[in-house]
Amino acid sequence: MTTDNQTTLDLKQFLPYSLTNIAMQMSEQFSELYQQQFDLTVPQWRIIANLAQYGERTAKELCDMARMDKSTVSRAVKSLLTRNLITAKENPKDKRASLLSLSVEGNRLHEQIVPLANEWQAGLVSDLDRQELKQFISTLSKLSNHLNKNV
Amino acid sequence: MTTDNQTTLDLKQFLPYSLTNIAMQMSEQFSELYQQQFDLTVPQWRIIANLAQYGERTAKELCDMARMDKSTVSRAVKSLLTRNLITAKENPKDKRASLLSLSVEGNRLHEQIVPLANEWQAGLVSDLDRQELKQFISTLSKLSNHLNKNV
DNA sequence: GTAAGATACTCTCATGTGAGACTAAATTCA
DNA sequence: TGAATTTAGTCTCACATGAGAGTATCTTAC
Repeated sequence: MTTDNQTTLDLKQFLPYSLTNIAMQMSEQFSELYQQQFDLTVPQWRIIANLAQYGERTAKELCDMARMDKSTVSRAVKSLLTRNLITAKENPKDKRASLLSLSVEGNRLHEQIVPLANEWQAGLVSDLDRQELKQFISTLSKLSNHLNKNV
Repeated sequence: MTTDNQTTLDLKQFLPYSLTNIAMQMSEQFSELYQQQFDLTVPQWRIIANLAQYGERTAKELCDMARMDKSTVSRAVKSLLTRNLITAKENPKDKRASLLSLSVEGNRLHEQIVPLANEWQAGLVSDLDRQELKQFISTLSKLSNHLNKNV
């Protein structure tokens, strides 16, 4: 555990490396659940999940919340509108930025995915006790705060 | 903390979502360090770091170690060979899979990046005490093991 | 109130990625 | 040994992404 800061780098303990690996693997495995079964891309699912949790938002807000590119969000929103999974209503405060929210159908879809998601995560963390998971998420959030300071 | 498994999903606590966000942000911020200064892409850096830590490997092994696509690795290796940052020698056990390792120049490059990387991570985890970081990495590794079981 | 600048979003274009065909080499099995 | 299968790596193609231009709208400053 004592490392020589000058010449050694242990990738297993280097967070940009190991977090990326694990996050990609998680995302790949979990996304199988909704991609095939519900025909959603990753950005589409992320938008639905955010609208479900936080309610009416603009595209810009979705970009910031889920750290997605504006082009990516624009395309995903377009497709979700076509499929009537979300609705857009004019924003009285800004005509450029319409307010997006889940449609009834979108809500129904979300309600189908949620139990699968919770079940999937329950499996993932089954090796961890409650306290360890809580601690992990708390540390994650500290790291996230730190990263956002430098932005 | 008591969540209704059937209808609610808290994205902040949902790991495929929040880990992906944080990992992407980390990777973006850290990669600025080597992309501009040393003209390396992410896959190129990951290959260099793995060869430095683990020594001589084949392309296939690099794919598995860093969870990269074989095409991505193939292209990155090609470019690193052109720039003489790595060398390839024939593998006596398998003529298809040549053994890749860092060249003197590649090693020199790596030695320049390592202190920057350690410094960067030291900043990142400066809000955490030693024990919390240790615990975090240990949990990460448990999660990683779990994910690999299902593969 | 109007001009200058900023912002939200869409679209186009260049680029990186991953799926899958292909080739060469290794392994398996009869 | 030889035929069939598997594997490592390259290449081609289709696609998703992000950068940047363009448009409409909003904000700021005078």
